[in-house]
Amino acid sequence: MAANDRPLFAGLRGNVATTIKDIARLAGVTAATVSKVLNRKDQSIGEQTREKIWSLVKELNYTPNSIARSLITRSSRVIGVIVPDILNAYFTELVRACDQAARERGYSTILCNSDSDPEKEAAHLTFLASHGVDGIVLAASDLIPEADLLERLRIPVVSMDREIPDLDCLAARIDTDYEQGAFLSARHLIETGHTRIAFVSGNPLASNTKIRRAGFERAHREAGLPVDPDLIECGAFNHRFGLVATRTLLDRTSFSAMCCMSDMLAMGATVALRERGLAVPDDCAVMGFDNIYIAPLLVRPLSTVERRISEAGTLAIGALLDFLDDPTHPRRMVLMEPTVILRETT
Amino acid sequence: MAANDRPLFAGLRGNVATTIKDIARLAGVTAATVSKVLNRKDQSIGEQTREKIWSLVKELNYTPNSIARSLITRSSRVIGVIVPDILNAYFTELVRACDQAARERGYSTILCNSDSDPEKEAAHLTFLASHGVDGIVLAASDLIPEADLLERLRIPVVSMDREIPDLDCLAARIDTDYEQGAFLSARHLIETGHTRIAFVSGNPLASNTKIRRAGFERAHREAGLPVDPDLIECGAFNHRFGLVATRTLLDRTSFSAMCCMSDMLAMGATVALRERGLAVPDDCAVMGFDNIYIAPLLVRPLSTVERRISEAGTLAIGALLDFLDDPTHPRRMVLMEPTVILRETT
DNA sequence: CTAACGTAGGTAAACGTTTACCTAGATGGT
DNA sequence: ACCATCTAGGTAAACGTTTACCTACGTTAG
Repeated sequence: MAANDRPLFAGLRGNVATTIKDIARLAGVTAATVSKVLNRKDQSIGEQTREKIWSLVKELNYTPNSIARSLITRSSRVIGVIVPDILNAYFTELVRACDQAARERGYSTILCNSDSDPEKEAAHLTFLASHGVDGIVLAASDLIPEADLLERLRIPVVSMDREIPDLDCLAARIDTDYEQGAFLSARHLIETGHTRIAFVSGNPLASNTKIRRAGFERAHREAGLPVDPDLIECGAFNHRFGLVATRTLLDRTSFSAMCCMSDMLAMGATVALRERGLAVPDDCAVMGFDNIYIAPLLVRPLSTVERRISEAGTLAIGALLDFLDDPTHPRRMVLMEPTVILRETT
Repeated sequence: MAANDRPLFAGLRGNVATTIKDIARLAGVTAATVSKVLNRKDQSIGEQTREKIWSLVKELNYTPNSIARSLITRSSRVIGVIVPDILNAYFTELVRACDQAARERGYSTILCNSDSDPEKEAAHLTFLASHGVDGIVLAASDLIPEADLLERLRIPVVSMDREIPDLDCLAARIDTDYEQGAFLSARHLIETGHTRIAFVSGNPLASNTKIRRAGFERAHREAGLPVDPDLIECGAFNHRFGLVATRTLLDRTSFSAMCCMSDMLAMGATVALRERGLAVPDDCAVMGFDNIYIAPLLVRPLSTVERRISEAGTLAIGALLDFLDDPTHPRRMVLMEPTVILRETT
């Protein structure tokens, strides 16, 4: 690393930005007139005035100050997106989809990463509120949301894959049928002849995990198979936990397949299996969950449960924006149905 | 998917938020006094007044309206981060690091994804400016930045791994020694006995790629080896291009190693090699670049060039914020030195 | 006893927009 | 000739803060 210096910055921004008043002065009209033209409320503005204003706008590269605008309109055309872990490819994709969908409708997004920490989440919520976002997408976190904070903020919220009380600023819920997803995953493994299947998931106290476990158990029940508690390992949804959970499981018991409740978990699991010299799927089959875009890129493409992540993100933004347009709009409660994708790890 | 409706939202936000005036009225003082207390400019405010104000703040859950504050202070304590592709794990990590570093210093970040599209990038720049961000981190894109736009905006910028003219609002540059990285990668491959090495990189017109190619060629020159143009394939840094480039290369010529200029590219390449029944590294060795966090998680952990992504992000934010604190601060120009990490694909 | 200072807080303008309502002249109908 | 209706645009308040400067009342030093 090398460092060197340079002449200094010749004055900070702010003092120089063109405002609506500059345009008005140069066009020989008042700011109100310019504002009307800019906002297309210009039925009563003369043709040449209008043209003059637009040409000045181009010439001076005028960009309206959104801050001033938000202050008075009480709308920022920004929506906040809170996710527990942006490094988890599932959320990366979700965020990307939300951003794209929002942009298509003239909104921007602000991303917040909560690290599954309720305090950070609350701080983000407050931050977003104080920055006047028009709505919030709150994605799965293992934790009980700060319901009263949300209630107080009175900002429309769409919840994704999380338990949330029935607030009246809840614009929509987009959930995945985790029970069914886990059921399909386990059933596939059972059908291909496995009887001892490990179950690896996130926070054991989160409904998130409990529900998936129920699906896992249903598949066993329907097949007349017992579920050995020694085969269950729950902690967090990241690859690090996938790795340590699998080591623990391998030390404790034996199994011929793993039902991982996220692809990141499955990636970690795969690494642990390799460490012990076990081949996938011959020595141990692995099912993932989410179908993140990396899943098919693994050297041994991962069998997994498809969640149509982008579609979920697009849906979330659509529901939120519809609600903003018209709060009396019937709210959407969507339950997305997962499907299984068979590749080479099972 | 199922949908159902619900009672309607009992009134939108805004009208209800507590303002500084509410606090002032209840405390029996003026808004100015409250503002002083809130901003700790309260040397001249009496002890009980101060306490009264703080207790009202807690009680009413008052949060200052950042929009109004930004309008007058001309500072939002928000910094914008523009990346070409958030789905590329390299940028995901970078963004995460920037966000974390910024938060530690009381700033927040707004993420923008440019899709390597100069128009989108310009739109984001304008958006960020109009939202009053205090600074911008502009990460590598294959494209020539809109220098005049940047110049006009007068917002401090730190450029990461990209060619950028010497604007006076340039707070810092953080670059990677791509030439050296590519050199190390190719030299490693040459030292392990390969003589026909494919080179896969991003946009062939970007300096980004040209520089790496120079390093690749230097390694050959120093070893007295020729570089066959048939072995070069440049397009984009994502896994899709890695896949198609490798197919093209395999159809056109033969080689025993691949020098990929990003890990995403390497992941795509690996998939293509498998398709053709080629084992890594026995039939073809693969080097990546970036050391994204997934690299070691691949079933065959990727040998790659380490870039210390998080460190770069932290550095960028640090430089930006120092510049904001003091624009006369000597600017930092950092060149990060890559190192090679050997795992199992070579 | 008075000038100077300290203490505790108030006043009002400012930031850059938007918008409900007003005005002044032109045109038209009867 | 007079009222009504357009047309084209102006006026001023409002959004929620911050901040430079002022005030009024002690207290203290000389």
